[in-house]
Amino acid sequence: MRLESKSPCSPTVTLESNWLRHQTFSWQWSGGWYYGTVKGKPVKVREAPGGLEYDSPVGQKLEPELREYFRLDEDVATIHETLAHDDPVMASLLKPFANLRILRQDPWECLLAFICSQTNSIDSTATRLDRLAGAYQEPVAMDGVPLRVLPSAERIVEKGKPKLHGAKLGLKRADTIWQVANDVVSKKLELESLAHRSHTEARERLMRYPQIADKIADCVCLFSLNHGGAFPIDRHTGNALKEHYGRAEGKAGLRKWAQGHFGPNAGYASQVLFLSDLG
DNA sequence: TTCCAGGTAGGAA
DNA sequence: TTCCTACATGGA
Repeated sequence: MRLESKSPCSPTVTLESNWLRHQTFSWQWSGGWYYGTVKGKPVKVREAPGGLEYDSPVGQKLEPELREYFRLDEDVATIHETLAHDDPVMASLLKPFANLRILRQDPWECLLAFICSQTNSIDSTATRLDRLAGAYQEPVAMDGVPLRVLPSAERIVEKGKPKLHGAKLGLKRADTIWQVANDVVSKKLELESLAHRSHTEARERLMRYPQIADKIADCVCLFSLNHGGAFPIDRHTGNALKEHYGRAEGKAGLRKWAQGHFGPNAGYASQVLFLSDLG
């Protein structure tokens, strides 16, 4: 099945640059397709002229979700033009990533993933998420490719805290997830509604939890809450800002500078800078 | 054993 | 705000 896009979209610009994996940790490359789940439903996707090709056991019903997830209605070309305007450094960095786009993930899954990512390599984060999924879910596969389905907040609360600790995410991480899951279930925290608040309000709400600070909050804002002006500062984006723009501030200063310099689509700039530093 | 990875928190200047 | 230190934790 095909999905048309306003501007070129591919799950992977080239196999090597692989940006999809750096926003979600949760897609697997196999036999020319990316395998994963969207809204808990198995799906495989690959690049197609003018958009995406996909297949799923649930069929065409998944189309609206995929359009949203891959932001197929966002005019990425114009965003790139705006970012590249008067900024030759960014213009050059963007070139290899004409098809990169910021995804619109499920906020709960995104939050789980980035809580697990702190001070961890990308590979080891994926392993942790596999353990988390495996602790709660029967194995799910599509075309024989194992898929990771993360537990809902309800399921985590229902199964109790010891179960969560059993997934070996690290005690502090597990405690944070436990706290957030309970607040989601009791509706003390309404993640989806943070997409309709300002970026500042959304990140501040998330940062009320222990072990969730600027970086994780900004990743969730950017990758799942529609806050395209978020610019997460981590070791890679920090390095890249120093290298390409000669910035010498601390993390807070870098964030402020980047948001001011790149504007409402700073998130796109953060991703190409991140990828440039990753090598 | 040692080092490193898309961090966070707390304290001092 | 910046800088420094301690903490955390599995994999190579």
